[in-house]
Amino acid sequence: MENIRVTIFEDNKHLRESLFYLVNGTPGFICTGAYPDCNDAVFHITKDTPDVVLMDIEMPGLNGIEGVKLIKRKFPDMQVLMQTIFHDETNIFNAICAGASGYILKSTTPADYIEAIRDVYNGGSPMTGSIARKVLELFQKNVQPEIKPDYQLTPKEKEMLHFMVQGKSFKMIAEAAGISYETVRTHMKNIYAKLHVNSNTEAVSKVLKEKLLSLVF
Amino acid sequence: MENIRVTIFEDNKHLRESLFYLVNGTPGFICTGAYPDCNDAVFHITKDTPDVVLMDIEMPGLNGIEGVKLIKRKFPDMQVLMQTIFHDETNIFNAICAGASGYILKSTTPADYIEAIRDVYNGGSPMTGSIARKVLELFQKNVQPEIKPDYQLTPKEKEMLHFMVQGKSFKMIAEAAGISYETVRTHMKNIYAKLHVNSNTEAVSKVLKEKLLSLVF
DNA sequence: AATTGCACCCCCCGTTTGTGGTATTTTTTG
DNA sequence: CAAAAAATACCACAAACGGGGGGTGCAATT
Repeated sequence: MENIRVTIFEDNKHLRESLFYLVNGTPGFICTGAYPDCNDAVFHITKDTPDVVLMDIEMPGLNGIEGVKLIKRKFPDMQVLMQTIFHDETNIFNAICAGASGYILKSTTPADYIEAIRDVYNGGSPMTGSIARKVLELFQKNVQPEIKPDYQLTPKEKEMLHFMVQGKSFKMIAEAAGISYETVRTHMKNIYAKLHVNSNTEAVSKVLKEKLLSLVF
Repeated sequence: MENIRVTIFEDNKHLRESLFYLVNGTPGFICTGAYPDCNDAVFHITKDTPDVVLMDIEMPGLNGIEGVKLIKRKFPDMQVLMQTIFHDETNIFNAICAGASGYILKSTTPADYIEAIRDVYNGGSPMTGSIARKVLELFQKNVQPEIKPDYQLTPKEKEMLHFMVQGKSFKMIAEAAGISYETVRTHMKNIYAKLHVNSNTEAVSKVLKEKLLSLVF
C-alpha cells in the first residue's frame, strides 16, 4: 500500500507543526512538506508531488483562495482540502468555487483530520454538515429556483414586511403606513405566526432569503 | 432537553422496525411514527409533528422523492433525511432538488444513523463524501463570485453577522460563539458603525441585499 | 517604547420588541 | 345576508436592543 502524500500550507507555526507530526505519525500517510505561505506553492508542489494539499484559508500574503487557484491552474487534478476557523466563512464559498475538494474546520480532531484527508484522496469531499447544508440550499436554488412556499400573507402584511426590510422601526412603519403603532404590532404578530419566526431579524432574513416580496413598492 | 422527534417512511418491514427500535432506544430521540409508504405522509406528519423525517427513496406507490415534495410543500421547514441502498446519481440529485436536507446510505451503522438525524436536526446536511463531491463539482461550474463593497469587517464581526442573519438573538449568539453577551453587543455596536445602520434588522437587510457574507454560509 | 487594532468583558438607562390578551370596524366571500 | 377574513386599535409585562460610558490583554506595527 502506497503512502498518501500530503503537503501542508498553514501560517500558524504551532498548528503547522502539529499537522506535520500528525500526518507523519499516521501509518499510510507521509507529509511531503509544510509551509507557512503559498507564495511558492507551485514550486513546492512540483517538488513534493503530494496526493493531497491541506490548505489554510487565512494566510498572510497569498491567501488560501488564491493558492487553490494557482495550484488548480497548474495541477487541475490536485486534491485540495481547505481548512479554516469556523466563522470566517466569507471566503469559503470562493474557496469551493476556486476548486477546493473539501472543507474542514480547524476544530476537528486529529482523527477527523486524517479521515478527511483520506476521504479527499479517495475521491470524496469531506465537509461539515452546516457547510453541506448551505451548498445544498444554493444547489436547490440554482437547479429549481421555484420552491416558493406560500405563507398566505395579506397585502397589508406584505406592506409591513416591506418597511421592515428597510430597517424601519414599528413606530416609523406606523407613520409611513398611516396606521397606529399598535396596529403595526398586531400585523407583525400575525406575520410571525405565519412565517414561523419570532423576531424581526428572523422575519427580515426569511423574506430576503426566500424572496417573499416582489421588490416593487 | 427536548427529545428529537423522528418519523420514518420505509417499506421494508424489517428495516422499518429496526429503525423504530433504534430511534426509540436512543436517549434524546423518540420515534413518532413508522410507515411503509408515504401515501398519507402529510396526514401522518400533521399528527406526529416530527422534527426530522427519515425517508426511504425506493418505495412502492409514492416514492421518496415525491414524498419529499409533498412534505416540503406543506411543511417548508421540515427536515427530511433521505436514505437509499443505491448510490444512484439521478435519484440523489432529484432528492436534493426536491428539498431533502441530507442523504445517507442504508449501509451506515446505527450510530451513524443517529448521528445523521442529529446533524439534520441541528441544521446540518449529512451526506457521503462522494455525494458531496458531485455537488461541489456542479457548484463550481455554475457560480461565480460577484463584487461586493468592503466595509472592513473583522472576522469576528462577520461571525456575529452570520448568526444575526440566522435570526439569532444576542444571547443566542453569545452562546453559539462562546463569548459573553456584552461582547456580542460590543461587536454589534462596531458593526452598526461600520455599516452605517442602527438596528439589527437594518444590518441583516444590508448584509443579505449586498451579499456581504457570500450569502452561502 | 509607544501605538493601533482586535477581541474581550461590564454597567447604566431609556427605548423597542415579543407575547399574551381583548375588541371593534371594514372588507371579502360563500 | 351571514360568516369569515382582514384591518384596525388598545393594554400590560417581560425580554431584548441601542447608545453611551468604562475597562483589560495581546499581537502586530511603528
